[in-house]
Amino acid sequence: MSTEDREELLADDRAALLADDRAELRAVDGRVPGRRGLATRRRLLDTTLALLNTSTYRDLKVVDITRTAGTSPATFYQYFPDVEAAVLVLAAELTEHGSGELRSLIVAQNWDDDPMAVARRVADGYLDFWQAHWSLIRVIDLAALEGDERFRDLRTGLLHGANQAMDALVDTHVAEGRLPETARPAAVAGVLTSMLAHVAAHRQGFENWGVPREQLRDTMAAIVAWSLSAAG
Amino acid sequence: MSTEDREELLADDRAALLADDRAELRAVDGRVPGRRGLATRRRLLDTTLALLNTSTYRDLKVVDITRTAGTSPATFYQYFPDVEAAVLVLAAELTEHGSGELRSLIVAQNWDDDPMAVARRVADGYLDFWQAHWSLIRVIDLAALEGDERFRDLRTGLLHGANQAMDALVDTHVAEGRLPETARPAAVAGVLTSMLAHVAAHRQGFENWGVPREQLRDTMAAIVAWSLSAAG
Amino acid sequence: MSTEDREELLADDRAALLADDRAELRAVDGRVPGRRGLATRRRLLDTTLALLNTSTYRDLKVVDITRTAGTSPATFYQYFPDVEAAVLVLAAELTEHGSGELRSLIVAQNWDDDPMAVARRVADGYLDFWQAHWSLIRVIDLAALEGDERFRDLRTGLLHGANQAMDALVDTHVAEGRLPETARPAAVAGVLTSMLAHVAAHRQGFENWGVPREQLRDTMAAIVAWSLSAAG
Amino acid sequence: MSTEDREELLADDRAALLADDRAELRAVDGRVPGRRGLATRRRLLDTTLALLNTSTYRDLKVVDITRTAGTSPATFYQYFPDVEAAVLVLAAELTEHGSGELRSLIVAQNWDDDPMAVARRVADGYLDFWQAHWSLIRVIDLAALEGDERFRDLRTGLLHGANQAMDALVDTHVAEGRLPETARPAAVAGVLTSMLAHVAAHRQGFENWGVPREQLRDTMAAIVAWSLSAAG
DNA sequence: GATGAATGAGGTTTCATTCAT
DNA sequence: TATGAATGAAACCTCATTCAT
Repeated sequence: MSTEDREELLADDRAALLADDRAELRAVDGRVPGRRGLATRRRLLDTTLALLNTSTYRDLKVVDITRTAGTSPATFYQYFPDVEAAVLVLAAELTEHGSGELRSLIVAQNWDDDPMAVARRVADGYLDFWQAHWSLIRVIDLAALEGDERFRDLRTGLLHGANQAMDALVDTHVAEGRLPETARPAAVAGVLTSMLAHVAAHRQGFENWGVPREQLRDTMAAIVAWSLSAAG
Repeated sequence: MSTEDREELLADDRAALLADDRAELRAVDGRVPGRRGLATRRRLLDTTLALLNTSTYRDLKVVDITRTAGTSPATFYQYFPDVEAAVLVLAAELTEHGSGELRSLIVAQNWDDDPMAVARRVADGYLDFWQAHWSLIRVIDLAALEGDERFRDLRTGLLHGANQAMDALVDTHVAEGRLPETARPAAVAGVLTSMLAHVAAHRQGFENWGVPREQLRDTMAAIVAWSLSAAG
Repeated sequence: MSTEDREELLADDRAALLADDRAELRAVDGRVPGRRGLATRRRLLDTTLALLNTSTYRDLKVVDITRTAGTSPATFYQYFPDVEAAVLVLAAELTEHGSGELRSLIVAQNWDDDPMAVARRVADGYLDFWQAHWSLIRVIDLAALEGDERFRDLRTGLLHGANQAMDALVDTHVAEGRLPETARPAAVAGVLTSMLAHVAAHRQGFENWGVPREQLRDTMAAIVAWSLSAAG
Repeated sequence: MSTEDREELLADDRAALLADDRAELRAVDGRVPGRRGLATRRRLLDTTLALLNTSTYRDLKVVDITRTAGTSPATFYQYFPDVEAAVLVLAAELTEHGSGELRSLIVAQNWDDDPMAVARRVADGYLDFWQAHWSLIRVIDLAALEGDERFRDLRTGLLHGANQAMDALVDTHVAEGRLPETARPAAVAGVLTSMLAHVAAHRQGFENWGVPREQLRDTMAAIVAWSLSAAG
């Protein structure tokens, strides 16, 4: 399977998800919601996201959401079949804008001049993004870990842009002889992306453990930079 | 906080966990179980572990465990306050033996001769360990992700030995000038350990994505090796 | 602690209880119930009271109440956290109207003319009240005996009006020289009220024992009357 | 029904209870327990009584008793069919010795000299007895209130001696013209005994309410004394 | 569009009680 | 005699979900 193929596949998946999403915009009785309905829907989504900061995904009940949102369970079911569906929408929204954001951390950067500095900006970007969206990312990771395909796809989708950019970057570096021929761009990109994502997700843990954010960023950056110029 | 302090802290924590464990060995009526009771307890634990392969943690019910184990819910509650407690015991057991296993992948290796070969063995060890204990590790990751301190501690405990060994290794390499003075051993060790654990946890994903296990192992190894000799 | 103080304290307590009551009027999901909901709630209360005539408090299960009321346990829990809560509401209702009823047996009577006749009406009133509300009073006594503060307070509240009236009455009698100076109004009132309540509660026992209601009433009355004019 | 008849009936009942008791002395398998068995039985009874001080009757479980007694539920069932049976034995023991104790407070006293002083000793005796045996008396009252015939009988038995003595006393007083002919000795005795028992049971409540024990005793005594010489 | 109410369904939990040793 | 173990049976309680208004 070529990189392009995979990419198209992903794009298709996301389109399907969005189509689903649009379908779910219709209320339960088939009517397309008007301005007021959409506002309610939005309020429910926002409340859901807010509650994810407070409680666990497991403990997130329809009643809680609606009580907090100042509405009733029956209303919730007009817009979502269940809690998971609402979270799925939120996750899709995150993927939609986040994917590009993470990708742009890598492309449109000049990696030739001061690779370490660029890598540092990448690491910073990851740390920022994870910190900003942690409550939602946590749920995505969780559901993916539990085996839910849809969340796993969204997770992949979120990282895909950056991963692909990294892939291209590594490819170039191999071509330019900065990395040994044996290096597999897809694998290297995948592992580096994994590392960035995972470490960003555990930033708090590292800090508790005595590794401050700055040190963490520098280390992430160093490993990325070293991995791009191992033949040096 | 010095490395030694942290280490001691961890040891204390684990001792506390084990003490708790022994306390929970008493049945509900306060009696210390005999041979037959212990056998039943073991059977329940084994069944629990087996079911974690089939179903999700969320969906793991006491009824299911006891039905599968050929006993009744009441019996389960004689040995564990709830499902979580049983899983916690399993997780503690894994940590207990796994911690040393992972640590030994790194210490007692000669890193001077052929670092890449050693790193490959390390990566292989991680991949093996995660594959062998995936169903349980998944639950530990999950519960830790949900914020459960006890599972988080167990997770930390599992990786701690290896992490500490890696820390020492990096330290030596810095001292020997193979890594720049700016490299922070604790941070580098932490990030590398994170990477190894996370990638091992996602092996299946990588394979689905077109990166076979062998390639994955080599890439993990390469990044570790590069990170230990970046000044080369 | 002065009599007025105690009285105010009691009033406060009762106000608190009523406030709680109103708070508990909200259904489980935080919503204030409407006409239909209130009707259901009322039906559940009535059924609860009815069942207290048949079975014991200990044996009163949510399932029984709801089955009799023609609804489901889930519905019960929408209005009350448990059986006790429902009984508490019933008890509070009884206290609310019963307190005044018992009090009025003593005040607004002319005790000067024919004390024995008045005392007989008082005794009759106690016997009637206990007979009419026996199933509920029994539960209050029971729960109070078991140490439940809330029921103890309700029991006190039920008797307080009458007790206070009796206190004033004894006070007057002492002032008028019909009782020795050494008589303590609060104590005499308390003991007489206790006697009336306890004997009324055991009316059936006395009858089984060969003391018919009329004789019982006359004796209660006689002891009250004697106690109000002991210096004769 | 004459007083003597009632008395005999009671005596019979108690004999029956004791016979039951003796029957229950046999263990479940029919064997008559030996010294060791009796010790165990006694230990279970004592533990039961001790726990009644701590927890409620409702909350008294077989497991608690046996755990506290350092034995197992199975052992308990060798001596008693259920918790109630054990409590019943304790209650019967109390009745057995208590009945005479309370009776002797009234008979063998010279009521002619200083009636008030004698009445004071009686009141004191009641207060003492209730204070000393409150945890058990509370349970008896409770079970009787719930309608359990056996406990009701034991309660009656406990008071019967004193009640009968009081009956005789009132009878004498009527005969001697100190009380009006209309006074019914049985009723007066019953009501006074009730009053003494109930007030003694609520001593703590009175103290909380501002009536100290001494005042309470004097008031109980005064009402008894007044009631014995109302024609004065 | 919104929502009061009601409830089916199912897992949790607790004990009293019994056996086999 | 004593007691480890096991368990049937019965409530409890919670939610997701659905109507009728």
